[in-house]
Parts: sequence; structure tokens; C-alpha cells
Amino acid sequence: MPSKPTPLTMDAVYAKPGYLFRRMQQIAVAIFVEECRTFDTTPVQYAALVAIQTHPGIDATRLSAVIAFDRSTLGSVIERLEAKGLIERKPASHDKRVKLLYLTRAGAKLLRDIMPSVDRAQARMLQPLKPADRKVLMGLLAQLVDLNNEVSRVPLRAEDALEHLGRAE
Amino acid sequence: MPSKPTPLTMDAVYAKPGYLFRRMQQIAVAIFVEECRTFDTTPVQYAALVAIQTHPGIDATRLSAVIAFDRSTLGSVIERLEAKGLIERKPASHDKRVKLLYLTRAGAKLLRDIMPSVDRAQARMLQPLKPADRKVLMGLLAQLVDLNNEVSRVPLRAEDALEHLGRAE
DNA sequence: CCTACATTGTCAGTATGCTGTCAATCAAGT
DNA sequence: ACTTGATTGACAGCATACTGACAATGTAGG
Repeated sequence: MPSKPTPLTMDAVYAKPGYLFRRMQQIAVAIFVEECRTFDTTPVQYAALVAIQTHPGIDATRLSAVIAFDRSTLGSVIERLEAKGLIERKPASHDKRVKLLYLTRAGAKLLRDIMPSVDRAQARMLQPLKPADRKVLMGLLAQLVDLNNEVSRVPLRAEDALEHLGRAE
Repeated sequence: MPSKPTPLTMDAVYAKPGYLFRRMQQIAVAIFVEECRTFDTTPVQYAALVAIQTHPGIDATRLSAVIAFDRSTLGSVIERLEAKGLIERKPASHDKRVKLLYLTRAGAKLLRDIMPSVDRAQARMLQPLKPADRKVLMGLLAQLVDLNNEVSRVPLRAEDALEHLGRAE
């Protein structure tokens, strides 16, 4: 008896990791945007703001490594944040190529104000699970993301952020 | 002593569900595309092809419900699949608005041929985890996606696919 | 029949995400 | 100093994703 060729039905697709990861990301973004609607800020923009706050004077290339965010797309994200007056771009004195990123006062205020909404969003994503299951899921996912870090185009390089220190402007 | 306001550092972000879901999706797509490079097919295009094979003569709106895929974006996906000769669009006789979707012979062949690559990709996503942990992760994620189904713009409606039956062209 | 409402496909606009390319600039070795 | 190679920011092009709008068509009620 030959074994059935795998998918054929949608039910087989629904249980596959690729499908579940896409769906979960879709849901997570929807929840984030809904909770943070009044701030008109996306998950990616929020992550960028936090990273810039944590590492003032970081440049775009290092920022992309710190939030594992594609370098090409980051350009437009920065542009939008700058247009909204949340960040500033200043040329670096030590290297005519780089532009250093700083949070503006408005950006810092937004980060303070948006925090409760972000926390609510993060909580809502896991809400349907039992507390113990939430821990298990997050633990396994953190492991998996870490172990697969090198696979994506922009692996996370949290340490890269430190390279700009020691040459503060 | 007041409790510290939540994020402040990137480490706090790295452990949040929103970040992990985005990162995992990023990695999953990268693996899929890498394994299926020779077929020049994306995860979404693959899902659409499987759904059309399972439900020949489905229309675009129902297709979007079956793969939980945004209706607006689906238009361009269908266009690309049609341009590649993998599917056909035929006007429905019972309703001048709808266009029915069918797999072409080339589409069916691609689905047969791509299957090993897709299976390899799905396996690679979970590879770094112990087999027992893979089961736990998929189980919890399937639960969570199902319980959050209504949140996203396009909730999954697998049953919708059956509505087109009984009026075969 | 006619009107109010719903559905279908399409489109414009915005925002990620990826691949690949380019000029300007910098660094390192000769 | 000069050349080679790497880095930085920018961009073009493609492919998801979402919001909101629209015309054409269908349907159900009066």
C-alpha cells in the first residue's frame, strides 16, 4: 500500500508550521494595530523607536541588525518616523557616510504614552491560552527563533549596537 | 519603590510575543523560498494553488476565506499565478460578477513536483527543536491561532469552500 | 417592478519585506 | 599616495498585507 502523497487537502496545510506562523503573525499585527490605533504606529516603527531610545546615536545599518529588520525597508521606516517628528537624523562627524539617529522629545513622549497599549496588545495575543501554556509557547518560540537566527536575511545581532559607543558625538 | 516602566531595553522586546511571531514568520518565509527557489513560488502562491486544487471552480472571495488571505492582495496573487499559466479564470454562468478558478495542467504538475521541497522546508523550520517540543509548539500554536481566529481581518472560514458545490458549471 | 441592501471584483494608497544595484566614502595594504 | 575591497545609505523592482472606496451585479421586500 503506497503512502498518500502529503497535502492534497487544506486540512494538511492548516497544521503545517509555515501556515501557522503566517497566521499568527497576521493576528499579532492586527491586535497591535488595533490597540495602538490612536498612536498611528506600527509594530516595526515601535521596535525602531525602542531601539533608538536604547542606543541613541545608532546608525541605520546597526539599527537593522539590532531589530533584525531588513536594511532596505528600514530606510522608508526611518523616513516616516522622521516625517512624524519622532526621530532626528544627524550626519556623523567621524564618517561622512553615516547618519546618526536620535529620538526627539516627541518620540520619547510617544514611547512613554504608548507603553500601556503595547503591553495590552502583547497580553491579548496570548490571552486565549492558559498561563502555563503561554510560558511554554514563548519559551519554545524563543529557542526556535534563536537557533534559526542565521537563516533569515538579517540575523539578529544585538551586540552590534555597542559598536557606536566610545565615539559619542 | 515604584516598579520600573516595562520595556526600556531591547532585551524586553526580544522576549515579547509580537517580536517572536514576526521573527519566526520572517525565518519561515526565508526557509520556504530557499527550498522552493527552483519553482519560483512563494508560500502564499503555494497555499492558493493547494486550495484551488482542493476546490476546483472556487471564486476569489471564497478562496480568500479558505486560506485566510486578504481579499485585496489576493487579486494580484491570482494575476501572477494566471500569468505563469498555473491557473485559469473562467466567468461563472450563474453570476456575471464571479470568476471561477481552476488549476491548469501546468499548475497540477507544479504542485506534484514542489511537494518534496515544501515538506523539506516545513521540516527545516522546526528542525532545531527536539521532536517532542515540535509537537508541543505546533499544538499550542494551532490552538492559539484557532482561538484568535476572529481577530484578523480575514478569519479562516474553511467551510465557505463548500458553498460553490451543487452548482458545478 | 423597483428600491434598498449585499456581494464581487477591482483599484488607489500606505507599509512591510526581500533581491539586487549603485555612488560615495572609508580602511588597509602596498 | 594609490589601489583594492568593504561599508553606508539610497534606490528600483517585486511580493505580500491592510484600509477604504467604487461600479457592476444580485437579491429580497414591498
